Amino acid sequence: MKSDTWLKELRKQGYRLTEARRAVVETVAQSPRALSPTDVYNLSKEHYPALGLVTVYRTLEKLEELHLVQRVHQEEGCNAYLSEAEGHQHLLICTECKKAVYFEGDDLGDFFGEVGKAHNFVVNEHWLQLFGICKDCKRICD
Amino acid sequence: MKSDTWLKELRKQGYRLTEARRAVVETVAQSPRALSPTDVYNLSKEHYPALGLVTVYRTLEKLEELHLVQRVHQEEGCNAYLSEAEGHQHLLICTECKKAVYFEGDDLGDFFGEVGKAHNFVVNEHWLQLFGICKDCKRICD
DNA sequence: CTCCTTATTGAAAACGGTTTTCATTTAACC
DNA sequence: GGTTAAATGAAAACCGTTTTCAATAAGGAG
Ligand SMILES: [Mn+2]
Ligand SMILES: [Mn+2]
Ligand SMILES: [Zn+2]
Ligand SMILES: [Zn+2]
Repeated sequence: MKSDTWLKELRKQGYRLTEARRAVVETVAQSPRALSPTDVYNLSKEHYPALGLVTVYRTLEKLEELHLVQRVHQEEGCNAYLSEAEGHQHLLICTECKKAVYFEGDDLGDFFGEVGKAHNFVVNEHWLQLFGICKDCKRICD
Repeated sequence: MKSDTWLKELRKQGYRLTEARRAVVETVAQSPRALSPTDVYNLSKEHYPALGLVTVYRTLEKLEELHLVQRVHQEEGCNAYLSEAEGHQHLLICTECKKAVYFEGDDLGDFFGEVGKAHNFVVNEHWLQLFGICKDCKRICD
């Protein structure tokens, strides 16, 4: 279970394992789509009603520091968090149901270097994200 | 001058040309980097001190509707506006001085289609941005 | 040029998401 | 079980953005 790994990692960093943290970690770790702090709050509250929104913010902050989640930018907003992929990967997001999947873009580094050279830049980071309609949503639309 | 084109376009859409609008348009049209509403406000105020921040927001909104500016997402924030390129282009941004230049990425469409196919998605939009250090900033660092 | 109409403006208030403060709780260690 | 400091949630503060509204001025008509 991914959430167990995350909890173990938090513990390893010296953080305490509380009910509130377990609830937040559980919610985010198993979500197929990026969640806003409020999303996380509402979903987690079902398993731990005493949860406070502040704790959601604080927990997401720690998970991001540990590179267990990443912030995802979308048209509708730039404050949603998603379980991070291992290694260097990029996102493909369904604009209908918001499901997110990772893919590798190994071949692109050279192209980006060329672009940089052409403009006298040293390129050392890139953001790439694809948007589309997933199979499930496609079926529903038709 | 780019700002004249923008003013003409605004007029064509039936909007009135005011001192406040001229100041905002002037600032954004000639900026080499994306500017936040507050940036635009502070810079424009020098040419038109009576300017209100609200008008900056309202003018940027209109410029975006007319596709004269585009919103730029960066690590430091997602609410900066930049003169939009004609046609489909992508951004290369200097993380030091924030200077932004556009480049074309024609070759990529096929690759993105393949990625989609592999994950049962129909890809119909992509977001690509490169970050690096521009020649000028490179010189200063060394 | 002068008059009218109404789009536009800036100040102030409202708003909403995020952060800070602080007294209370509780996880972890002995 | 007792101790201690990290963690919590409620409430207040904060801050970027939007709404409200009375005053202003752009631009068309005469
Ligand atoms: Mn890559
Ligand atoms: Mn492209
Ligand atoms: Zn979908
Ligand atoms: Zn630079």
